[in-house]
Amino acid sequence: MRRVTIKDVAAAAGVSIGTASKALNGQGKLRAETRDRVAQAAERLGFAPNPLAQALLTGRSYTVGLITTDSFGRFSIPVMLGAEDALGAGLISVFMCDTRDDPDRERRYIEMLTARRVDGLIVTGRRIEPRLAVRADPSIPVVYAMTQPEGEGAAVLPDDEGGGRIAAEHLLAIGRRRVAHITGPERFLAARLRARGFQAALGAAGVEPCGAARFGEWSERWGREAAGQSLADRPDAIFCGSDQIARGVADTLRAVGRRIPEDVALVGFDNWAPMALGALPPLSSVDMSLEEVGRVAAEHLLAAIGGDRLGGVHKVASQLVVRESSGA
Amino acid sequence: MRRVTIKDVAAAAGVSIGTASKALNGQGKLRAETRDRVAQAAERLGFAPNPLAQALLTGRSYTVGLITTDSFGRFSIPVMLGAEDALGAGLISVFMCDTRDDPDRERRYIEMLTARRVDGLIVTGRRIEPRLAVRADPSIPVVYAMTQPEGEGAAVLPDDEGGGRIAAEHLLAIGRRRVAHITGPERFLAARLRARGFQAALGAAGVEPCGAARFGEWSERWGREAAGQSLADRPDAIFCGSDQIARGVADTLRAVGRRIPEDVALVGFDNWAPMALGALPPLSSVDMSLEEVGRVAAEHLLAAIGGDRLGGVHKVASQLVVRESSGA
DNA sequence: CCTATCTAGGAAAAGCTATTCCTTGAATGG
DNA sequence: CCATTCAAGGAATAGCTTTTCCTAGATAGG
Repeated sequence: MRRVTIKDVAAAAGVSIGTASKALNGQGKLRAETRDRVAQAAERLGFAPNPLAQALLTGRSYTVGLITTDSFGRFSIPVMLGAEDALGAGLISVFMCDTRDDPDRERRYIEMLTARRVDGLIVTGRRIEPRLAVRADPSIPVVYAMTQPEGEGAAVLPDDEGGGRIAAEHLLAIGRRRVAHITGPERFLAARLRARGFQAALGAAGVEPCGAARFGEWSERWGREAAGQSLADRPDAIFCGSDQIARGVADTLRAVGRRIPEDVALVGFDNWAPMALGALPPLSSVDMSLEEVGRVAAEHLLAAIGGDRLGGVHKVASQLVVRESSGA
Repeated sequence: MRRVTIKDVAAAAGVSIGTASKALNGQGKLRAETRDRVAQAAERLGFAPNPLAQALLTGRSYTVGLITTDSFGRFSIPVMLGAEDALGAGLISVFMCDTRDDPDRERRYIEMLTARRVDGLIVTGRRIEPRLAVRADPSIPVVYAMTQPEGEGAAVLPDDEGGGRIAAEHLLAIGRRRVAHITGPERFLAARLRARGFQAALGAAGVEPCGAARFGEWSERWGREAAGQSLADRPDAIFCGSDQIARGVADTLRAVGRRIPEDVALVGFDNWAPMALGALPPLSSVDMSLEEVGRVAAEHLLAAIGGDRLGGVHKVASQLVVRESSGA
C-alpha cells in the first residue's frame, strides 16, 4: 500500500511529472485543460505532496520549534496554545521542546531543530530576569514570548506594569483610598513591574499607598501571613501579585471577620480560573492575555520568516476581569 | 553559508559519498583507517546528517505526533511531559497537536502527521467516556494515554479504581470508620471508578460507607455545598474526588468549627500542587502519576514502532501522598 | 601460471518534488 | 514561403542520504 506520489498523478493524467507539479502549483505555461486534468487526477488518487521532499528541496519545512524552559508550566501553556493556534492556521507544525532550564538539553534541542530545518523558533518560559539568548544559527529567526533575552532579540511580553496600573485604577474607581499591595519575591522582575505600575497609578491620583509593598512568595501561605501584617494599616483594598496570594489574603480576612468586598476589596493577578473562580468570593483578577502573547509572538515569527526584519519588544495589554471580590 | 553535507565529508576524506555513509554508519566492508579518516573529517567539518533526507529515503522520520483533545489542560500536560521525556531520550521529536475536541481539526492534524511520516501517534485528553478511535493510516501505531478508545487499541490509563481504594484504605488505617465520599459528575467514568474502588475497599474491611457517594461537579463550590449536606451523616473522614472539591469541603468544615484532621480527615484526588499545598491544612491527595502514564505510553509506542505487537490496556498505579489533612 | 575468492571501495538507484532550461510545433509577420 | 516568436510541455537537475550491486585489485589455491 504505497502512498500516491506526483509520479502517479502525472501518469494518470498522461503528462510528465514536471508538468504535473506545475499544474498543481499554478506555475509555468499550461493549457487550462491540462491543469484541470492533472487536478482531477490528483483529486481522484488522493494525492498530497510529501513535505519531506518539499522541505529538502526548497529549504522551507513549514515547521517551527517551540522551546520552553519551565516544563510547560501554568504560564507557558496558554502562550504555547496561542502560538500553536496562530501557526496552525498558517499550516505550520510545531515541535515541542522542554529544556527544563538545562543548558545542555537546550543545546541539543537547538541542534535537533536546526538539523530538521525549522523555519523559526519561539522561546518561552518563566522569567525572573532576562534570560540568556538562545544560541542558534543566526539565519533562523527567533521570537521570545513572555521572556526577554539579554541584549538584542525580538520579544513579546505581557504588560505587568500596565496590569498593576489597571488594578489600582479599578480600586480607586470603586472608591477605595487605602490600598495595600502584597506580592511575590522581589527578585522577580514581574513583581517589581506590577508594583511600579500600581504605585504610579496611585501617585497619579494623588493617593498614598497603604503601607509599603510587601514582597514575599507566590503562595497562599504568604498571602495569609502578609494579610495579617497588613491589617495594622487598616486597608480598604488589597492588590495581590497573584491569585494564590489573594486566596491566602481572603482566608485571613474571613478569619478575622472582615467582609469582602464591603470592608476590603481584593484584586488578584493571573486570572487563573480554578483559583479565581473557586475563591470565596470569586476573585477579580488581572489577566495577562497570555494566549494573545503567544499568538502575537507567532505572528511576529511568521513575519520574520516571511522576510520582515524583526522588531524589538512588544507588550500585550493586560485586562482586568472584575468579579465579586471587588464589587461588581 | 551552506550547511555541510556528506558530500563535503567525502571530499575531505578523499572517498566516495557512499563510502563516507558506510563509514559513518558502521556498514559495509571498510578498512579501519578509512573509517577513522571519514570520522575525523566529519568531526572537523561539524557534519550532521539531514533528517529530512534520511526520512525521505528510509521512511522513518524519528518523529511522533502528540494529539490532545483538551488543549493541553491540567491533566494532559503531565502526560505529555512524561511522553516527551521518554521520546526525547530515544531521540524522537514530538509534533504538538491541539484538536480542541473538534473532529475536523483532528482530521486535519492526522492528515498532516501522516504526510510528515510520523512514526507513531500518542492520543491524550480528557476522558468522560471512551472516545472514538482516531482514524489514521492503520500502518502507523497509535497509543492512547489517559483516554480509552472504543473497541480495539492500546491504552495506558491511570488507575482510578485503585486510587479510590488506597484512599479508603488509608482512612481506615488511621482509624476512621465513618467515611463519606464527595465527587464529580457521575457521567465521568473516572468518578464512577474512584467511587467503586472506594466502596470496594470499605466493603472489604466490613465498613459501611457513611452515606451514599455524592456526585456533583469538580468545583470548590460543590465541595462546600456537599460538605454541608454530608455533615448530617456525622462523618469522621471525607474522601473527595478532586482537590478542588476537597478545598471546598475544608472551607465548610472550618466554617462550622470542625477541625481537620482531628474531627474530620480529608483526602483529595489529583495531587495538584498549588491546590493541595495551598490548602489549610495541606491536603493528602491521590496522585495518578500522570507523568508516568505519559512515559509508559511513549515506551509502548516505541515498542510498537520497533515492531512489537501493541497490547491492550495498561494501568499505572496511583499513589497516595499523605499530608496534614489526614494526620501525618 | 591460471582461476577462484575475497576485500575495499565506487557507481548508481531510490526516495519525491520544484524549477530551470530545452524542444517541438504552431502561429505570426514580412 | 521563410524566419521569428510564442505556447505547451518534456527532460534533467538539485536537494541529501542509504543501500544494493558491481568492479578492480589482491590473495590464495591448484
